[in-house]
Amino acid sequence: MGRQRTKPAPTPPTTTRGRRTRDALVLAGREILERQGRSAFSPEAVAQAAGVSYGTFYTYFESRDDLLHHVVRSVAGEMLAASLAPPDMTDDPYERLVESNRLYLRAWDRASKVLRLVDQGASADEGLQQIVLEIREFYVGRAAKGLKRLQDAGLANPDLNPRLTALALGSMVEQVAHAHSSLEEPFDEDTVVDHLSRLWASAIGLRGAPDAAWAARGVSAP
Amino acid sequence: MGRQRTKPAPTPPTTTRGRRTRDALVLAGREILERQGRSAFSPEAVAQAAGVSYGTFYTYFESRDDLLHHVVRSVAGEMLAASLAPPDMTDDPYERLVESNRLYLRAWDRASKVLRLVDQGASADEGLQQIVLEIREFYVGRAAKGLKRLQDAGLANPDLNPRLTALALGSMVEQVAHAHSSLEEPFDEDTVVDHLSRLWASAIGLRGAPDAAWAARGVSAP
Amino acid sequence: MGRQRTKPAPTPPTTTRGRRTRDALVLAGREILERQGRSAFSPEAVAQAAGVSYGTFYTYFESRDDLLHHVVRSVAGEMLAASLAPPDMTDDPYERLVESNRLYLRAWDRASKVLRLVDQGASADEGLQQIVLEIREFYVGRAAKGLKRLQDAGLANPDLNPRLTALALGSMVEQVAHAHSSLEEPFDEDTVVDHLSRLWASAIGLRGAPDAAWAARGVSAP
Amino acid sequence: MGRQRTKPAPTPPTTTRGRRTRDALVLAGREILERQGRSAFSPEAVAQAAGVSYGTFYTYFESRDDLLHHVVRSVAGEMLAASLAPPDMTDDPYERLVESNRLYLRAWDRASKVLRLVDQGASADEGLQQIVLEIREFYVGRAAKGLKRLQDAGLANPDLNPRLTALALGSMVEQVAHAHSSLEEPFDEDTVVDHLSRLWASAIGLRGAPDAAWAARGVSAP
DNA sequence: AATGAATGAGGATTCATTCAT
DNA sequence: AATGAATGAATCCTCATTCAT
Repeated sequence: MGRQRTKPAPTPPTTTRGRRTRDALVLAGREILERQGRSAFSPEAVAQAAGVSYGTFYTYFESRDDLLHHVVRSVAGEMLAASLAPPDMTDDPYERLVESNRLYLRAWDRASKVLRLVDQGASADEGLQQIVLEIREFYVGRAAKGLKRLQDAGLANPDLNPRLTALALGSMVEQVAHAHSSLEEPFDEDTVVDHLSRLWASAIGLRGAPDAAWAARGVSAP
Repeated sequence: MGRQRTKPAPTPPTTTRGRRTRDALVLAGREILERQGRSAFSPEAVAQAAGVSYGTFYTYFESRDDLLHHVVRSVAGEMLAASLAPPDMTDDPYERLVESNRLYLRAWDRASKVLRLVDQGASADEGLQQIVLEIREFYVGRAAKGLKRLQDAGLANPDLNPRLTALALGSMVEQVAHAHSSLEEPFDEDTVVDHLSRLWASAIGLRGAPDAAWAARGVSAP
Repeated sequence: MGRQRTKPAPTPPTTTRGRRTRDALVLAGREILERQGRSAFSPEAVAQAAGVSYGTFYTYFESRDDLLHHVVRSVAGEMLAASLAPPDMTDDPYERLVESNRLYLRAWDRASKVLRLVDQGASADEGLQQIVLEIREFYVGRAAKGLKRLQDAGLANPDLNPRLTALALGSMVEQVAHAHSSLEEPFDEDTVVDHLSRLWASAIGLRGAPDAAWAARGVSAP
Repeated sequence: MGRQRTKPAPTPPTTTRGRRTRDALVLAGREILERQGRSAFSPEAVAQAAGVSYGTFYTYFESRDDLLHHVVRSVAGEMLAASLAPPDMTDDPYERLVESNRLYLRAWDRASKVLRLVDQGASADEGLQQIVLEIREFYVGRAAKGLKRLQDAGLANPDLNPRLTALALGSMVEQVAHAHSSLEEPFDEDTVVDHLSRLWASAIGLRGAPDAAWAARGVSAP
């Protein structure tokens, strides 16, 4: 039997010009998703926003969902890259927390619009859901491990389930980042990071955190 | 402008049968939204799910978006109704918190799918966004007021901004409720409510909360 | 209002092929209007008559009404172009009248079907009504001016209101042209033009017209 | 074989109430046609305008076109009735002409909107076209006969084809009536009737008409 | 006879994708 | 590789007509 005639499956561009066009399309797609939402995310709109002609879209992408994939991967990758701990990090748990929250907040600030679209049944595509789950798992898993370490070292309340606690506090940061980027709440980044970190620290009973003094006051120490 | 061909704006049904059909459509619409997402939310699908014929949809709703409006209002109303504090509530702040979180969790459990769809640019409709904002404001405002009262009574950490704190902790509950209803995380309701309440209480340094002892231990009381 | 989802407003075709397709659609639309009337004027029918596929219609026109606009403008333009007086016209008023009526008759012969459709409330579109009014004004105004000139020169009955007379006699020609093209009456063009001209001339008492002799006979000259 | 089950074919109403409802529907249909045109002429709109419920329409009429038939017949009948010469008419040809034009003008004033709709391919219904043709024939035939009589009596220009002349001059009155009722031209009825009559009389060279003197002046009588 | 809910075929429009140049 | 015209299935909505009460 002869091979089935399949669609020519766009090859990665070989020329510089090709790469540029392709990148422009991914970028344009992302911006449209972020600014105008899913319904505006059409090949035509993306092509126009990227400044290329209509049919060129299909030179680089198999379909609209193909581009969506690339956009999501791009957003996710950027987000993960941004939140890897910078090498020169301090050893103080609270300062690590603050720094981590700041990075998380910033990363979600840009990515939340796109990732939430996927989180919704926005695409029939199962692969995309998977990507989003993996991102969350990356953060929740890391936070859970961190909490476990603190508990083992006697620096955090040992009665908390690490995973559920990590999920809850991570969710708090994610959701606040989303609200923050959705422009509804008028707090500046420093204030938000400060509060989130103090709430997080108090919540897990982190030793040496700023609000520990309040927590202790008035409670009869054993 | 010339005479706009004004669509006759479906009147509320007068007969029992009409009311039943209409309710069936709203319910079917809600279920489709919850289970299959926005893209499956077509007049045809809704009509079929409600067991009525295609055109009947337009006997009761002006358009697809009109039904969406009704569904969202229905969900929002149900949610608000469900989370009004039961009259026989205790005076103990922590117990109130637990009860409140349980109600919130349950309410969001059902509503989150639908409300998130709206939160997305899912609809070009500005009115819907407004509804969602109002719901959030209802909860955040109430939580902020509650926190302020506790602070004034010396029962909670006074260094926290009530509104930002309420937003963050409310976000935590909301997001966990969403993750919970999205079936990804395998914790049972009691465990979740328990953890959320303890985290919340510790975060604001609530006097008399279960984890207060831990927080106090090892900190030199002034 | 929120951002209106602005339809991209079809751009004029850039290629020769595009222009041809577009022209074919306008022509097909006109022929369908003339031959089968308004109810047959559907995008589907027009596309099929033009030999293109269904969706191609919307490559060139925003909507069915948009094409109607173009057809009407095309018909109106052609009509006005056709009835501009040929440069080598005689000076004899009656011969000018004959020539003018012939042109008018021919122009309406083709245009009447389409323009009448518009004259009816056939379209909710106010702009179209305007076009038809302008055409009529062009003819009535010109005829009124011509009559005024004849009256001033003592060549036509000075007791007639130029505008009302022009309206009446122009209406006569228009309506006869319509009846003529609607194939109901079996007179040939020369006969019709001859009669219309003589009636018109006699009606305004044009000096030197064919029937002037009859008019004078038997009336006691002063 | 048994009879085919056919639709119950609405019987003429037997009760007074039934007749009233039916008449109300015909009247409402006519007014909608006159004021809002063909596209607004829906069973629903008519029923509503007549103040009866939706389904009642089909108690009295087989279909929308059935009502259209009745409306047209009603309009046509009223028009014919209105233009039958009143019994006490004078013998003077010009005065008869004036009176006739006045009646015609008034009759068309109301009927033109509806009849023109039919004249357009507005309905696929052949029977309606027929009705309109008959009305026109009634008028043109009568005018042609009248002209023939005048010609035979030596009171009108014998060189004119009676039928074509009658068609032309009748068309003039009809069209002016339409323009008049379409509110575009600001002449009052008396002025219009006066001008139409004088133009008509002059056009056929009617002896003894007001403008005959002008026509004769300056023409050398034989 | 009257009501108003129910029906579904038909029409307009969109838009992801393909194709000829 | 790029262009932009062409395609047509899918979708929303209308409305004449029927039906159950």
